Amino acid sequence: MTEPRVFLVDDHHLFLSGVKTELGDLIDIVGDASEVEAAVEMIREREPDVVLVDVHMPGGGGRAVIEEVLRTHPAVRFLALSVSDAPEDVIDVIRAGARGYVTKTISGPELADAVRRVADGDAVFSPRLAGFVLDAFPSSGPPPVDPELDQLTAREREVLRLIARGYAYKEIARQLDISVKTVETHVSAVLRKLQLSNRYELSRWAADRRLI
Amino acid sequence: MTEPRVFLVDDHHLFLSGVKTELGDLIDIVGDASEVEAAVEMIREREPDVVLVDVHMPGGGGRAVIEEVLRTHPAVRFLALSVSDAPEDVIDVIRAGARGYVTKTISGPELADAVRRVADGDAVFSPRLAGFVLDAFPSSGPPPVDPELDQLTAREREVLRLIARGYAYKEIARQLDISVKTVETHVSAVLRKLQLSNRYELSRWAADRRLI
DNA sequence: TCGTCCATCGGGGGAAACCCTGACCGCCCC
DNA sequence: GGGGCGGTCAGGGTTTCCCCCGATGGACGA
Repeated sequence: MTEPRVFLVDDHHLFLSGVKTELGDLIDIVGDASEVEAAVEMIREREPDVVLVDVHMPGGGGRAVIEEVLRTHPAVRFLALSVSDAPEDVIDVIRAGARGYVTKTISGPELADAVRRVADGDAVFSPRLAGFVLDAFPSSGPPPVDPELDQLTAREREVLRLIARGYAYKEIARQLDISVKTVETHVSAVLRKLQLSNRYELSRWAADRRLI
Repeated sequence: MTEPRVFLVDDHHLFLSGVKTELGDLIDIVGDASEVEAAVEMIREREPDVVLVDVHMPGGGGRAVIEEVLRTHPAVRFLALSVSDAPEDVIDVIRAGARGYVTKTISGPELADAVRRVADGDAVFSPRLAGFVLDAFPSSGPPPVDPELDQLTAREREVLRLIARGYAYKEIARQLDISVKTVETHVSAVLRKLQLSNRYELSRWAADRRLI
C-alpha cells in the first residue's frame, strides 16, 4: 500500500505537534483536531485511511469519535492512543471499533509502524493489552454447571427450551407429541423450580443464559 | 517469573523433536504428547504453566485438548501453534480458551519468547491474526439504524422495552402510570408495525436486537 | 381551520396461559 | 412389595393476552 493517509485526534496540542514533527516524514498526515465534534466532521470530509485517536478527551472521549465516524464511514480504521493501559479503557475502544491500542510511551518509528500495520488491516496491540482483549473475549470456556438448570429434569429442560423460543403450549405439545395438559405440568414445574412467575420471565431467564 | 514449565502437543513427532532441540535450552519442557487423550491426561498430571498445542490433530484437534483441560485446570495457559493462518482456525482455538496463536514459520527464539509472554499472562499473536480475533470481537459497532424500530413512536418503544423484559400489562401500566387498556393499544400497535403475532415473538425479536 | 398523528381510555369477547387437585403408569431401589 | 420419582393426563377455575369496535383531547402543519 502507498503512504497511508492519517488523521490525528488529541486534545493536547503539544502532543499533536509532537506527533506531527516525529511522524511527518514517515506517514502522510492529512489533518488533526482537538475536540470530538470537529474531529468527526473533518474525518468525514477527508476520509483518511487511519485515525490516530486519544482515548481520554472531553465530550465523550475517543470512543465517541470512533462510534460516530464508523456509523457513516465504516472503512476508516482507528488506532487508539492513550496514557492509560487500564483494561476498561482498552475494551471500551475496541468495542467501539478501534483496530488497535498503543500507549503514549511508544517511540516515533514504532508508532509509524503501528499506523501502517493498522492501515494494512492488521490489529496492533502491546502484548499485555492484547491479553485484556482476550479476557473480554466471549470464550466458549468451561461450561458453568448451572445449579438452577441442574434441578430440572430432562423433559423439563426440553419444554423450557421451546417455551424460551416463544412456542405456544399447543405447538410444544404437537412437537413433543404429548398433550397440552402435560406441557402445562412441565411449565409449572419449571416456573416453580426457577422461581419465575410466567413464561415471559422465563424467556428472559433463558436469553440471559443463552440457552436459546 | 522463573523458567516456565512447558508441555508440547503435536501429532508430528519430527516437529516435536525439533521444538525440543531448539527450545530445550531456553525453556523447561516437562513433557509431550502426540494425541488428544494422552495429552489431556498428562497435562492434568504435570500441570505445566504453558501448553504449546498444535491446532490440527486427529481426535478433535488442539481445540479438544484446550477445552478438556480448562474444564478441570483453568490456570493452564495455551499457545496454539499451526501451519494454518485461516481465520476460522484462529477464532476456534481462541474461543476454546487459547491465549495466543503463532504459525509454525516462527523461529526458535521467537517461539521461546512467545511462550514466556504467554506464561506471563500476555496474549501473543502475529499482527494479522490479531486482526482476525478483533473481527470476531463483539463490537458495539455502528448501531444499525433499524428501520423497523424507527417506525415506532417513543411511547411504543417504552412499552416494547418493558414487554421484552417480561412484565405483565398490569405491571407496565403501573410503571408508566397509564391504564392497562392504553398498554394494550400500544402493544397492538407495536405488534402490527413489527409484523409479529404475540409478545413471545416480541421478546425474541428484542433479544435478537439486544434491546433488553 | 381542518386533517392527521399521537396518547389516552373504554366495552366486549375469544383464546391462551396459569394454577390446583387428583390420578395412572413404569422404573428403580430398599 | 411398598415408596419415591418422573412422565403422562384430566377437570375446572382465574387471570392475562390479544383483538375488535369506538371515543376524546392535544399537538402540529397544510
